[in-house]
Amino acid sequence: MSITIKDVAKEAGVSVATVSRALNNNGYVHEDTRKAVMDAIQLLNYKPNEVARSLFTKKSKFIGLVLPDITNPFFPSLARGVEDFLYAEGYHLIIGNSDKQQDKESEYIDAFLQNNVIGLIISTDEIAYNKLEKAKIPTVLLDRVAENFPAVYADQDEGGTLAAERIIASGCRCVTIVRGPISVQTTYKRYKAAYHVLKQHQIEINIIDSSLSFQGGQEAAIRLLRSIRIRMAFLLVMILLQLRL
Amino acid sequence: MSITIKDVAKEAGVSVATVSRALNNNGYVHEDTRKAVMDAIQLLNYKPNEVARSLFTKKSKFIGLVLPDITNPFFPSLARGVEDFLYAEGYHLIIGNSDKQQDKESEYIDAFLQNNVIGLIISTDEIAYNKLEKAKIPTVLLDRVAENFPAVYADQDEGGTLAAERIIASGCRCVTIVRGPISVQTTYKRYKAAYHVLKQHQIEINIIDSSLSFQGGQEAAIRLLRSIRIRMAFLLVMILLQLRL
DNA sequence: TTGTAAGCGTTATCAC
DNA sequence: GTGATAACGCTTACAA
Repeated sequence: MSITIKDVAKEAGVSVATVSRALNNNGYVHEDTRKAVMDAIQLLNYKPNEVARSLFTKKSKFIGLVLPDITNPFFPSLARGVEDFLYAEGYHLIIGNSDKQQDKESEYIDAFLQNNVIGLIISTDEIAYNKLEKAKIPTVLLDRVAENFPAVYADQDEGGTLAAERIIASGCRCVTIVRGPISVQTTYKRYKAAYHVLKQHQIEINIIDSSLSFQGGQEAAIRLLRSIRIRMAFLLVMILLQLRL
Repeated sequence: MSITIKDVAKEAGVSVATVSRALNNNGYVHEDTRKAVMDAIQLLNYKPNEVARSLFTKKSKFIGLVLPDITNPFFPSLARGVEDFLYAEGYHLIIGNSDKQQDKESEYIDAFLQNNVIGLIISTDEIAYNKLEKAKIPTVLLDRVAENFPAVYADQDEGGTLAAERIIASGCRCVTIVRGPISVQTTYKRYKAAYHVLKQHQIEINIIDSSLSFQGGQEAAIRLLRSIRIRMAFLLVMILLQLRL
């Protein structure tokens, strides 16, 4: 039904091999026949079947991106950045939401491999290392770090320091840090750096632990507000006592 | 390098045809040989090459999702919902950000088709209708509507009505509607329904136009706040005059 | 510079 | 019930 390389070959009056060579700029092909091929391609609006290509080359135009949850507001911009770059290069993104379950991540990796993805970008905490190493698929960690894997991530020390300096500059003398899981290196480093700066400036520090999910942040916020409310009630009592009412 | 159906066939002492049949529950295969095949699969940890499958069947496990911009907070949950369902069924999601450019959307569609996607889910405003109709690929519109295409979308009348009723119930007598582009059916309907209810209750209505992007909302909010500030300054002056200071 | 043909890993059509 | 084998659309030796 679809137009194949054969149709193009017939139209251009050459063999499929020549069409292929012209298409991929591979090996010699006379300028005139190249033109004839290109014309035929245009005329028929031929688009190579990427599946057939992939079967032969064992490559593809796909990259797999596995992240905890695209719904978490941190990830869409990550995904977008990746996608933009891939689009420009003619590649495409397959996404997987692991929900922090190793087995889900593992299934995604398998499925991606079965489709000849040429690489993986992973941004989860519970990484299926052994699977990755066995598969020998190029992998880079995004916003995560681990031994034996290339990773791209922000400078957490700098980030934590900047955040602390900024809040100090704004005049706060008592700050509460909503801290991510201490088992996650990135957030822990950020916390450490901020804590360090805050301490140096003798700021009163309050810590609230939170998961990295939206819901976790929400819960942390509620706990924070509750503690503030208590503190305010306490202050109020103090004031009332002062006023000797 | 990878394990193929041939390896399984050899291991199980049968032909590739039999392995294929066992794998796909196609045609007859004796219970004993089926077991032998399954054992071999387990032993070798064989995973079918989806690319080869796809080449033959002209199908795939891929669905293409094209949306304006995954970075827009509305879309991640959409994508997640789709992805969850696909995952459960063994399918996968390829995403494309169209940035509201028809040609970009068109390129994505081409690329997806070249990879034998079995369907498209589209959630953009500038839909490349003619391309879609020519391609004859099953597509469904998400949160958009158009003639000749199946679509899933929220009940906008109901939504607008609910929003209006809710805000009236909360006691507001003067509400400003931040309205999406009137050219987009979904948002326009929502606006209309809300407007209608508000009017019925003699609420004072103020309208601000906004694009559907995050940035657009931000700008609208700024415009809104600015107008409120002016109104407040006005109120203040009135009060001061009242007080005859 | 070009064409012929093998092969990528499957599935389906036929014989047996 | 099972096994050869052609075919899917492409790329790349190898010949010409």
